[in-house]
Amino acid sequence: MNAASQRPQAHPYVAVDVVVFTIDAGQLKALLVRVRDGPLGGRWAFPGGFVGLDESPDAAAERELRENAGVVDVYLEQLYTFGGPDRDPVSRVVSVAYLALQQHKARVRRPSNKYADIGLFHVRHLPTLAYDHTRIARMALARLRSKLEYTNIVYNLLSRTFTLGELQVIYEAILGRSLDRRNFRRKLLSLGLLKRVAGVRRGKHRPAALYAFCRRRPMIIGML
Amino acid sequence: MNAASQRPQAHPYVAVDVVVFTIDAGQLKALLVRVRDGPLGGRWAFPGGFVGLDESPDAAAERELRENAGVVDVYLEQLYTFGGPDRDPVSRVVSVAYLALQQHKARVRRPSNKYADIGLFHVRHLPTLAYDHTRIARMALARLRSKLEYTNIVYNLLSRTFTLGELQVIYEAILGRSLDRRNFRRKLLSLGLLKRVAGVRRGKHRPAALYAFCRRRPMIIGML
DNA sequence: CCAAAAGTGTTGGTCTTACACCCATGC
DNA sequence: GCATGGGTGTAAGACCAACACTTTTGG
Repeated sequence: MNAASQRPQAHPYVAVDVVVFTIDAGQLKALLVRVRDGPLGGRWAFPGGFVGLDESPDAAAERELRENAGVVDVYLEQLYTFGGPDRDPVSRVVSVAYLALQQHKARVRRPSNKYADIGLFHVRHLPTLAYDHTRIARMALARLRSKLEYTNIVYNLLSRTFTLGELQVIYEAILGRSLDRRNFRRKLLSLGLLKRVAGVRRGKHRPAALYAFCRRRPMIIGML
Repeated sequence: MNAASQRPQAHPYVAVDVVVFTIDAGQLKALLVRVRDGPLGGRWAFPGGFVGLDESPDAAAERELRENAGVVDVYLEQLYTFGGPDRDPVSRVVSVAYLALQQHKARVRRPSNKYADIGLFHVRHLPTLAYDHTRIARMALARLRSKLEYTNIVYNLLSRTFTLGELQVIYEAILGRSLDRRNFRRKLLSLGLLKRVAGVRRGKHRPAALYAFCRRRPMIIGML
């Protein structure tokens, strides 16, 4: 924008909407809240809210998750801004959508009384969503799939240590297809992003070696 | 956002900023305007302006280019939304940045009196920009480079027919490195996106075959 | 000893990269 | 005829996809 032009009197509201993904029981799920009031009351939607005068959209997304969904400590990334004049039936709202990744065990997820309900839904079987949130959901999933292939963001969905089998389950859940175990293993190890850590995971079968990400911060690397 | 929550009284303005790229003399250039008034008067910046109550950010971007920079018929793509509380010294503005690609010969580019001046600058030698526009410039260039490698958007920078040499010059200008002519040619022809069209381009040397894109609409394809 | 997941290696095909030569034109 | 860019082919190496077998555990 330019300071040179006059400021309009009435102008659109600015809001954020956040798609929180998490892995639950080997499946990719999204966090939805049930809208309490308004013409869309009763519908499910992604959590969100207005951006305050003294906070950035990033901060607003974090605050909304914390205050109204009980979600903290997530990876947050801006997705896209939706601003069609008709997207909200009540007033003119330009909404910045975010993608968030939550480690499943970190869940707290209690709705404030802003929402009537809160829940996790399998990404392939979302209910009908309010506003244009179905579009946001599609875009969020596409972004996550795409970034899975050239970044290390998947570390945000995992605990600090994990087995290669667990990692593969997450990749398969997100991509929606199965991967060859041997090629997957070779590929990920060859990237040098993982390090062996002490100990093994014991289950019903042969114990599996534990790994951790060398660096738990976003990096861009060709992965698949 | 959610209709359930109360609407705040004062809220941020919503604006758009547009980075228009074009190829000029074999170089990638960006369109800048000189801010007329305000604390940043005199500085160069990307054209932009406020989003009206009854238009989408997309429409606002198109309108601003048309009304104040004389730029029409460009490819427009949303880039990122910048919303830090301090990015505008005058008032709180959340700005949706856009990437635009203009075919060079389509230029009209006359500034309205909103701006003091208008000009094309080599992307590697931009002047100091107002607001956070240097960051926007970096992101726009990164996006363009990235999309060059897996989409066909480059058709927006070219006239309908062109030689493979001309196409390569554009790729090299955008990527900032030289490409092997023979490999480039083979790669692009093997994608099946181009078709030979009648005629040749005559210059000082051997005439070159003319090509056109089979489809002039955005497509996602691995290219480089 | 059987089921099931962990772990390792090979092979064939495809894609990428680097590079050398001839062709057609203007001057 | 020579400088310049257009046009074609090839060979070595990297990468990828498909696939078979052994190992270790719990029951």
